[in-house]
Amino acid sequence: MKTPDTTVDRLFLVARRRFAERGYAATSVRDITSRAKANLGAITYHFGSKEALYQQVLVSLVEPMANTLIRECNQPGPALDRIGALVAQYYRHLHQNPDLPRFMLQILAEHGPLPRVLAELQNRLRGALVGLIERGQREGDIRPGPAPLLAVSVIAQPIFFGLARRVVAQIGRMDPDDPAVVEVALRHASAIVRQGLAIIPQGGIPA
Amino acid sequence: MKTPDTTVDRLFLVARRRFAERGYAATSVRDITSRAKANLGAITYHFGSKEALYQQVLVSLVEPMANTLIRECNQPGPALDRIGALVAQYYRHLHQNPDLPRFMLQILAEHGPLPRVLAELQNRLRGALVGLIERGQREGDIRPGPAPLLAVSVIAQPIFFGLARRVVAQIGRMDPDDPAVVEVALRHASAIVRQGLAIIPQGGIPA
DNA sequence: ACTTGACTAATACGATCGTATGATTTTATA
DNA sequence: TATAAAATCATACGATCGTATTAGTCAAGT
Repeated sequence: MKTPDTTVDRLFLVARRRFAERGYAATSVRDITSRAKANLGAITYHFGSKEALYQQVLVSLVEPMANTLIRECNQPGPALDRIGALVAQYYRHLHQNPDLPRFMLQILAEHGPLPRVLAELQNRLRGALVGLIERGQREGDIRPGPAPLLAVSVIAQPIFFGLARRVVAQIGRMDPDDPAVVEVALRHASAIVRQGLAIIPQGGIPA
Repeated sequence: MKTPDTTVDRLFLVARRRFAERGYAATSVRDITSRAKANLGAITYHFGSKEALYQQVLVSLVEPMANTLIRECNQPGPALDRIGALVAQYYRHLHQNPDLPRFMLQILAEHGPLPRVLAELQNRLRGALVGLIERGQREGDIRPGPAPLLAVSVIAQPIFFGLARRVVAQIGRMDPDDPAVVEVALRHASAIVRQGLAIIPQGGIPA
C-alpha cells in the first residue's frame, strides 16, 4: 500500500472537510494549506487552482454515491422494497461520508445551473428513481401521483437525516455516531418512506 | 403608506436576494450596494456592518416563519390534521418567500453553533412540533416511534419542496409559480406526510 | 558524480475585500 | 430662509484573497 499521507492526500482531505464546514468562498487557500501543513503554493501546483480542487472534491463525493444508488434502483424486486433498501443504503452512505450532506446542501442552495458533471449525475439518478417509482405504480405497490414529486419526497428523508445529526444529538442525548442509534434512525426513515408511498388498503386516511 | 423605495429598503431586498443566491461570504458589499444603486458606504451607515445586515435579513425571514408554524402547532384538533395543515402552511410560506429555503439550507449546512436567536427559534419550533406529535401518539393518531425523528421527517418534506422548485421546473414542464402547480405539490407533500405518520389499520406494510 | 524532474518553500503581485474618513448634498425643523 | 440633522458621496486604508514567480531541496536515472 502506498503511503497514505502525501501532501496531495492531506490537501484533499483538509479541503474536503473545510469546504464542507465553511463553503467554497469562505475557505481560503491559506486556511487549507496551513492546516494540511503544506506550502501556500501547493494547491496551485498539485491541483491547478482552488476551483479545480473543489470540483475534484465534489465529484469524488457525489459520483460514488450516485452510482451506488443508481445500481440499487435497477435491481429487481418489489418496488417498495427496493425503495426502502435505497433509503437505507443512502442513509448509510451519508453516514459513512459525514462531509457529503453539507456538500449536497451547498449544491441545492446554489443558484444558477449545476456544473455539468453534477447535472448529469443528478439526471441519471433521478431517472432511475422515477423509473423505479413508476414501475411500482404500474405493479400496484406505490400510490398514484406524479412520480417526480414522489421521488423528491423519497430523497428528502435520508438527506435530512444525514444532516440532522446535529439536531438528533441535541435532542435525545443520543450519540449520532453510535451504530445502534444510526440503525434506529435508518429504520425509521426507511419505514416512513415506505408507509408514505404505499397504497393504503382501506380509506383510513382522508386526504 | 411610506415610500417603499428608500435606500434602506433597496439594500435590504437586494441583500436578501444575493445572500440567498450566493451565500454570505460570496456576496460582497460592493455587489449589494451597486445593485441597490446605493453608495459603497451605505451598508455600514444604515446597518453598521455587512454581518449586521445579514443577521437582520436572516431574522426577518426566519422569525415570522417560526411564529406562524408554532401558532399552527398549538391549535386544537386531531394531531394528524394539524400536521397536514402545518405542512401545507409551511409549504405556502416557503413559496411566498422564495429566498427562505436557501437561507434554511445555508443554516443547516453551517458548522458550529447556531446564532443565539436562531437556536432559540429552532428550539421553540421543535418543541411545539414534538409536543404535537407526542399528543398524536397518545391519542392514537400517529404511529409510535421517537417523536424527534418523526419531527425531522415532517420538516424535511416542505423544505425540500420549497427547494426543489428548480428540479420540479426541469422535470415536468410545469411552471413552479403557477398556483395550481403549487397546490398539487402542496397536497402531495401534505398527503405523504399524513400517510407516513399515520397508524396503518392492518399490517399491510411490512417493516 | 551529474543531470533531470518532481516537489517544496518563500515571497511578491494585483485584485478585491470590509470599513473609515471627511466633504458634500439633501431633508427636516424652526 | 437659516440651521441642524440625516443621508449620500468619493476616496483611502489596511487586510486578505488567489495565483505567479523564482529559488531551493531531494530522490531517482544514467
